[in-house]
Amino acid sequence: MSAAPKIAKKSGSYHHGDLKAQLVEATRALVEEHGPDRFSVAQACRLAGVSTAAPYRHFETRQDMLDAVTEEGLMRMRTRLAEEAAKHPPGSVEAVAATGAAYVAFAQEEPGVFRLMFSMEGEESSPREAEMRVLGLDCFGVVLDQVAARRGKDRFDPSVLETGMQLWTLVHGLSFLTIDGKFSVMELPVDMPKMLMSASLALLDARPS
Amino acid sequence: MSAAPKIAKKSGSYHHGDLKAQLVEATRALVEEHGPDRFSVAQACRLAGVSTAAPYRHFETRQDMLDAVTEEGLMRMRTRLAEEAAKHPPGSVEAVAATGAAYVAFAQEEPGVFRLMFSMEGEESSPREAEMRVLGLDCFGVVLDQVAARRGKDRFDPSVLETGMQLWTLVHGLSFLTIDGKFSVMELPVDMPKMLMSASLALLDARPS
DNA sequence: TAACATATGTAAGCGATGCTAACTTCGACA
DNA sequence: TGTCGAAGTTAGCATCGCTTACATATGTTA
Repeated sequence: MSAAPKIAKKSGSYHHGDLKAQLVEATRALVEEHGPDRFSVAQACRLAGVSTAAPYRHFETRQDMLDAVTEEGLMRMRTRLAEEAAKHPPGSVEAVAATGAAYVAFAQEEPGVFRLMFSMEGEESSPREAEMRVLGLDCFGVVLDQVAARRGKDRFDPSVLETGMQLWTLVHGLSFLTIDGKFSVMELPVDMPKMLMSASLALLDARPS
Repeated sequence: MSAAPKIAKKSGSYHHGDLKAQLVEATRALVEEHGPDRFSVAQACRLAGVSTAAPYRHFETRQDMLDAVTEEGLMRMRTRLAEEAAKHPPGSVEAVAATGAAYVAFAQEEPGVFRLMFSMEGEESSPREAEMRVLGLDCFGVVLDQVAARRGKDRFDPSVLETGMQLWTLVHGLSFLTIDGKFSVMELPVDMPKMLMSASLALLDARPS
């Protein structure tokens, strides 16, 4: 990996074919390689083979570049969760567990992007922020629909919402603890799929409070 | 902000009373104010009223300063969890829920430090790293002992371990989703204590797989 | 009390960063 | 063909993390 995949521009040409897309891809790769906070615009420029001023024709700030990667990641996660859930009967424990497993798998495969997606400290309430909120809600909706199907209730039923949030919370914590290596601390090998399955079952079928 | 709490040194004296401790405190304050990744050594120096080179008599790198804050945070969390658990009968749902609530409360009160504590990307396996691992395990041990007491089993029993990890995972996810503002997305007010309690109960008393 | 060793501070400077301003190149369209 | 705007460039600012060389205060020893 050492060899960062240099993204070539059309050789010799002054103007770049599709610099914006290539910068987003470079940003994604660097976020994955060094983590969101260590990402630098200058490195992305080197990857794309342009000067350090070039990105500012396409993005207002460094944060804008990161936001683009965040958005793309959220969209990928949304489709992935939906695909995984669709492989099993609606409302089944298998469907819920598979969705959760896909969530964790995403975090494991792309920890940098995952971290980026779920740690926006700036609450700017920009239109961009709104877009991302919607994308996040779409992801949550996949789980919510499963719970609703199992209970035979509405998607916005309070008990459905509570259980949905418990499930989301669980896989979210599982994702972070996994990518931060907190589980490797213990010697005993933990069977994560099994743990996820049993927890999903316990939460899904808990007697209502 | 403006008025960041300037930490005065003994006025007029060349030598600083206890610069190391004051730098740690300044680091903690800045991490809390701007987030771990936006912390800068120079700002901490300004807060403590010394030159930008002074910290390097006490810390090797910027990361060392952050590590000091991390360690102090882990110790504070450990005692806090233990205190909270001790207020209820060992192995009771109340004890488990109270411990979890304390975990989330810490995250809410000090999101910067909390984020710092649980996102060490560098796996250096330094002696420092080992210390922090132990501190983290101590925190987990508080929960583990509660589950063990409830089940009347050993702390290292596999089923105890699995449930303990599920509980930890849940509150960890709850903490992150809370400080990242993902819950405020929905209009419906979520009763977090109740949700935490019911989830703890469901996981604690789930029929063994 | 004098002098030295040590701990702890300062000043100056290196390379890299995010970002801006002013200039240059190139392609699209009249 | 001529011109205009989009999309690059170079040059430069302020700040950053960190290092090196030097200055000052303090405690121990004689």
